[in-house]
Amino acid sequence: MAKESVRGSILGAAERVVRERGASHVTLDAVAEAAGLSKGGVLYHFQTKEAMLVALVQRMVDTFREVYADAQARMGDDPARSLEAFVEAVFGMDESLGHASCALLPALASNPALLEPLRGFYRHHFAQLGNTPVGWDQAAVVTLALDGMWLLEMLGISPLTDKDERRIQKLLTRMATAPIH
Amino acid sequence: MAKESVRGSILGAAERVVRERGASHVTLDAVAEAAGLSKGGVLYHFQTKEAMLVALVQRMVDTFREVYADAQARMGDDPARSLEAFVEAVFGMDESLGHASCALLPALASNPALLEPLRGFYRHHFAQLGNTPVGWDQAAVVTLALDGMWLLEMLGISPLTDKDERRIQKLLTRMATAPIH
DNA sequence: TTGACTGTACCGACTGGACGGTTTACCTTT
DNA sequence: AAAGGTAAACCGTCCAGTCGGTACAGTCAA
Repeated sequence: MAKESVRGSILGAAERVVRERGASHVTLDAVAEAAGLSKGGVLYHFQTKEAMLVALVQRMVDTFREVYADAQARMGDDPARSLEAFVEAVFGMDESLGHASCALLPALASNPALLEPLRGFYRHHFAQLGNTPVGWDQAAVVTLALDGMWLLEMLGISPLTDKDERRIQKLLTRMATAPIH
Repeated sequence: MAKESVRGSILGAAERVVRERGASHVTLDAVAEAAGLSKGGVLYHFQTKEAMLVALVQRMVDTFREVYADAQARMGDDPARSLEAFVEAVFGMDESLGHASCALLPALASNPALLEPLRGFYRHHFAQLGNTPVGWDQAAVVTLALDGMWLLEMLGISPLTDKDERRIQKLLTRMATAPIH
């Protein structure tokens, strides 16, 4: 197997471990076992556990960026519709991206500095909110609501059903499209 | 010192450790040192580390409930204004409650099941959103935006300035008061 | 009032297990 | 045979929890 794909499969194994056993069980041994490797094999591809976690967070951010870019493309790359695309991207996160999200947890637990790629994403995103047709404040509220939904889901404390989420999506899409008054 | 206040001071010490050194440094020894006790002393008051973390989460939820109840009282305990009170409560969280929030992190890291008190709070809160004058959907968006803000802050990835937050508070208060259309 | 006894609060050495990382040896593939 | 990749034993550290002990305040019978 090519080097890159082994690294990818290790990251996938790490995600599985988080989901199935919790962030605190993400040890080199557990990840290795889930990846069908020994610890030595994992450490061959990532020099340290921390490096693995950084890669995990980075991959999550990259994946979301792609989903977001796709959604924007479907809207003709119209900057005025980028917030709408953002809503669609968050709700359109398929299983795999939802799974990737939990990559945050072990990183957060072991060293919050590892969330830097995510911080970068947010800085950039919030800095652009002024360019939407709905004004910065409203765009910020839409974004924060999406984050709230996503984070509650990730932390496993969200009481929302699928139906709830669909209703929320509708309202957020509306708020992402036209100013309220 | 009365037993209860020793327990309280241990929890306070634990919060300090989270804030100053990070969730992964919340060990019994570290908490004991911060509380001016030995590990044995801490374990005398909390049989296990997990019990301590549960108490920490519980205390945070209780504290927020009080702040929320106060805000409601200031609005004449009018059910129609409970969402408005919720907004005010979240923005009005003083330092001490903000500090308490980070209690989530070590619990999350060691065992997500410890967040149960928080889950209970959310279940209850979302179940009540239908009773607001702005409709369930809009109330949910307001709540989620507050959660997003709070969680991003807690995870240390919020790019919002105080000024940003004030603008957001204004809009959320409006959305908590009257329906948009 | 004094000495035996009890319960509360706490200390600190120690244990056993988990985990990150190292080392070394082995096996393919080229 | 050299290089890439993997396995497995091993090491040192960290940490939750245990346990034997101390200090001290009350209680109570003689």
